[in-house]
Amino acid sequence: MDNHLVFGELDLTSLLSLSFSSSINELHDKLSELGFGDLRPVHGFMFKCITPDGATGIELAEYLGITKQAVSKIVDFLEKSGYVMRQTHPTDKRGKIIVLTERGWLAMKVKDEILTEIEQRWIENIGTERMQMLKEDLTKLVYEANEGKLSSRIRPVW
Amino acid sequence: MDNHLVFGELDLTSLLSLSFSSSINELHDKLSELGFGDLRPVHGFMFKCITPDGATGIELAEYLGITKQAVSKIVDFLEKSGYVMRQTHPTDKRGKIIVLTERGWLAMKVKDEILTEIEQRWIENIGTERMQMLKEDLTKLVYEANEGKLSSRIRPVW
DNA sequence: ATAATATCATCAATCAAGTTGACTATTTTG
DNA sequence: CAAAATAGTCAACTTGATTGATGATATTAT
Repeated sequence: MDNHLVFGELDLTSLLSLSFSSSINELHDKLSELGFGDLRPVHGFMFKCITPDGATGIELAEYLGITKQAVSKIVDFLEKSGYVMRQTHPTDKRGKIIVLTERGWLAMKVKDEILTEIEQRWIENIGTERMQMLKEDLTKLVYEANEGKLSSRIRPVW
Repeated sequence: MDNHLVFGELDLTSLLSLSFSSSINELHDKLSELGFGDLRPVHGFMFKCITPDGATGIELAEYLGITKQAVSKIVDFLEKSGYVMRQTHPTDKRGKIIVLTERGWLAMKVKDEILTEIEQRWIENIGTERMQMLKEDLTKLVYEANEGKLSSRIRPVW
């Protein structure tokens, strides 16, 4: 049987999960090759939220869809690994601002380059216009599902 | 700022994750209302793999992207909750075949109905043709990422 | 035909990654 | 100014997975 037909039978939720994991797995395979083998998918999303000005623990927790303590633990690891730093909050003495280090900025840059390559290959597969429509449609679906609210809680369910 | 613009800035991996979680969250909200509040997302995917003829532990592990023991634990829970049964394998005395019970089939049917409703609403949002293209494009991307192999490992990374 | 090897499902132990509730210092609110 | 709320962290706990071993069975090699 033509395998393409088999995939054609996948329902939308399976397609979304597999597409997501495919791209993230490829990204991390390449990050490993480049010396960033200690990074997990959540780190990449955290870096994205942190740039360019830093982010608080609360902001990261909301964005990622995990608790403040979980964020704190991840930041502990990333700080120890040299990707981020905790800074005091400019206006709130209770608060901390998590910022990227030079190595963190490098990792972020490399990540973006790899994702651009992956997406470019996907564009060659389905065409520029179709990629544009794919993104627009997914954006509409997410927008509708969240009743117009800002996106957060990136962590996929399971 | 127009929130739509904000979403427009989401990268593809974020869009995929959020789309996935949005649909699964809505599904499980409705399943809870209908008395299936003890079901997790992985259960729905497991039911799908099981139908119509049952599945072995190995098949479920591969399909879901978790270990045989993790499957065994989940099957323990679902058996206790009345959704599945273990049967002896027809040709391999070592093996078991996991099948759905009447309640399992009902849950599967209700799940499919809810997902059809969600998808119908999404079709009303973006149009029949665009939904068709969305699925085709995601299928191509997953197919290419898996080098033409059959889909498995549904569990999203994180 | 038999022995060696591999496999299936399950077991117990372990681990990773998260959550919970409490705490202190600080900010906000009444 | 006092009460209430909040930010981040702590320790303990929970959840959901993995690991390696086991016994029964199947497959493979001789």
